[in-house]
Amino acid sequence: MNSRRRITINLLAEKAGVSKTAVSFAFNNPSRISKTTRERILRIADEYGYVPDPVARTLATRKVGSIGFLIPQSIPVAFKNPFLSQVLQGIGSVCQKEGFSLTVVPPLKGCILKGIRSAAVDGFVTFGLETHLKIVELIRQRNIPLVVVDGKRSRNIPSVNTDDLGGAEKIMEYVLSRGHRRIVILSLKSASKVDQENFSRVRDLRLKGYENALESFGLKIDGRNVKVINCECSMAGGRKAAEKIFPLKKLPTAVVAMSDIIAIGVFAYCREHGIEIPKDISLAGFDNIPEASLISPALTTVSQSAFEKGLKAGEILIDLLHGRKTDNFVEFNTDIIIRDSVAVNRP
Amino acid sequence: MNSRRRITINLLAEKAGVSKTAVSFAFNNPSRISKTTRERILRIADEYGYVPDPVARTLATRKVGSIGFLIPQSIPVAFKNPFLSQVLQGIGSVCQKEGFSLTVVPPLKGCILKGIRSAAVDGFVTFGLETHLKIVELIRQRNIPLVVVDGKRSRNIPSVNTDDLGGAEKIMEYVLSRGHRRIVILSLKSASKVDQENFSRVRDLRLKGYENALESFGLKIDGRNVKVINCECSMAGGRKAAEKIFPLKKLPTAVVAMSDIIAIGVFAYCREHGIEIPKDISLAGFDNIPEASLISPALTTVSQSAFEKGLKAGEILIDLLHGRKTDNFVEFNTDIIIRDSVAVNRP
DNA sequence: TTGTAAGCGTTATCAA
DNA sequence: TTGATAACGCTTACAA
Repeated sequence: MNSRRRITINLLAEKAGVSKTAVSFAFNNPSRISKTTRERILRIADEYGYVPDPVARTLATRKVGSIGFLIPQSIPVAFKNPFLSQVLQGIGSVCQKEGFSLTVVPPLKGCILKGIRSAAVDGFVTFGLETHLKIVELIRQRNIPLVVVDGKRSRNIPSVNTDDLGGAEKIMEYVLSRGHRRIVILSLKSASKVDQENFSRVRDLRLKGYENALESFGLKIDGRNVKVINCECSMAGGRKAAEKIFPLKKLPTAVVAMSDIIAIGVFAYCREHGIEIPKDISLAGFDNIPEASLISPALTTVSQSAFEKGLKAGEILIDLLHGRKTDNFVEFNTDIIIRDSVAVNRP
Repeated sequence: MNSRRRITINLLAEKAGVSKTAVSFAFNNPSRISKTTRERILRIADEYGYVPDPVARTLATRKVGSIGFLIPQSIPVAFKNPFLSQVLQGIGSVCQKEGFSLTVVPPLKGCILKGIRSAAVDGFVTFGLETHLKIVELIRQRNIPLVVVDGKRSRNIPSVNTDDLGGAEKIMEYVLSRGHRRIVILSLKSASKVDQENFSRVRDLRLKGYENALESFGLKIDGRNVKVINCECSMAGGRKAAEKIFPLKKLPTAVVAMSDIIAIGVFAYCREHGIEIPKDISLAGFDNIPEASLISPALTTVSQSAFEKGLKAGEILIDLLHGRKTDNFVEFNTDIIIRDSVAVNRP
């Protein structure tokens, strides 16, 4: 790289024959300096290629200008799910408004705490992370604010969630109301040991929602008529689940996935193997990612406001940063989105 | 917020009855301190909740631990295109390997230069940005490395690109070989004034590729049989283009989009309006995003290695950071992916 | 309007 | 093995 020494404020002050203060004012506080000296300083700064160091500035001002987005898996794994991208877009719209950048912080060398320790950010939004004590404690120690998306609710930490239980109930009720009684539930498996705790709130609530609906139809998860398969939350995960499902002697009539991207994995498998949805098997998802409405048949699913969740989380974080009062708990409602992937089942 | 004062190394050193140096060693350089004092220091650190400040550490070490991903539009706009997410995944896999986080840097308050100036990163990967002098110069002044993805080739700046010209040639040749002679090209429009320069390399090359193919069939962009419509690079952009296309008295027989996400916007419009692809109109894209194979009919398009581009760019940046010799120019080949969205046109 | 000097919280050098 | 002390590069009272 360019090995010549970087120009610092000291050097520039010297070259311009002024003090560091003057240089600093020229850049950040024009009103406190005369127009002529300011212009001269800027001209010389330009000439020498001086640009204030953001890290040094951050240390002095205690403001970074970046929101930390803490994710439970590596970036390539986590971003396999378009749902994440939608949440990120929501946070991103806050960034745009506030003039912030967005630092995606994955587990560093497999360790979430390392990521937290070393990220230069003004605050964290965690996503799909069970905020066990260690994480919360460490962020608290860093003395920066924290907002939890899709994590466990806790008294002192603002959280933004979805009514996962209600959403799961609705979709399972719908599937059952269409006459399905042999069902495979595609649940969420953690992708690695790193995030063994992840998804557990979301997974548990959705499972509970499914169970509630099943119960109201006199059914339960018995491993025979209604069984659960754990999947990695990606298309590949859905494909693998399909590979387990279709060799089954007694096929289910419906597959209910906890995530659209998993359902779409199943969809892809079916298309490749000439299995027709919903004629041969019905399929339902969760999340309502944009892709859900793109496939044919369009996927019946549960909408949860991914973008809005990110947006709200970002707004709360900004409030916290400004020391403003803000929401401590937000829960978004779900809607069942009935499309074409669930057929009526005639026994 | 937690208003109690943050614990600093000074305070901790005092509490532990040692020097700052000892504390620093306890955290970063265990071998240079006795085991007993180290343990004592760590215990006291734990007790007081001390955690080293990453910003201060960065200032002293000159290492941030984050790759800057410079994008031409706001986060919510840029991430509307799944293609971007794929590039990000590629960079992300380098982050995972190196233990870095990834800072997405959009134009701050509409100004890319502001984003560059204030981002705390070790280096930048720019995406889809025409690196006009100002940008390059500023990054050079910050004295951190830069890798350009999908930007103009330049002698001193490593760049990672796709053979856009060749790809465009291939797909247009294919469309023409299927008998299409009335064609609408969906080109890339900049989303805002901010990025008026963006896409221009990609756009110009792809257009040139299309033109080459047209020329070999004795055709040219004449605004009548072959015309160009500029679109925002999103589904909405594709939809808007469709709204302009279908009222046309003489419909084209094929639509060739410079981006899959635009093509998918057209696809969505067609589905909503009962227009059948490829029976009523043929459709081709560019990028081969995952969604392209999900829709029905599956989209005929050009694959460009989005993930690999991000990966390569990240690797080059790391090389640069380590002062290693590295590639200065990488160009990925394209493949035409023939699926089902382009029909034979019988005149 | 401009300058002096004290932070900001680390790491790194060099001596003890 | 440990400790002073000087960077790191900037902002910001306070003084002039």
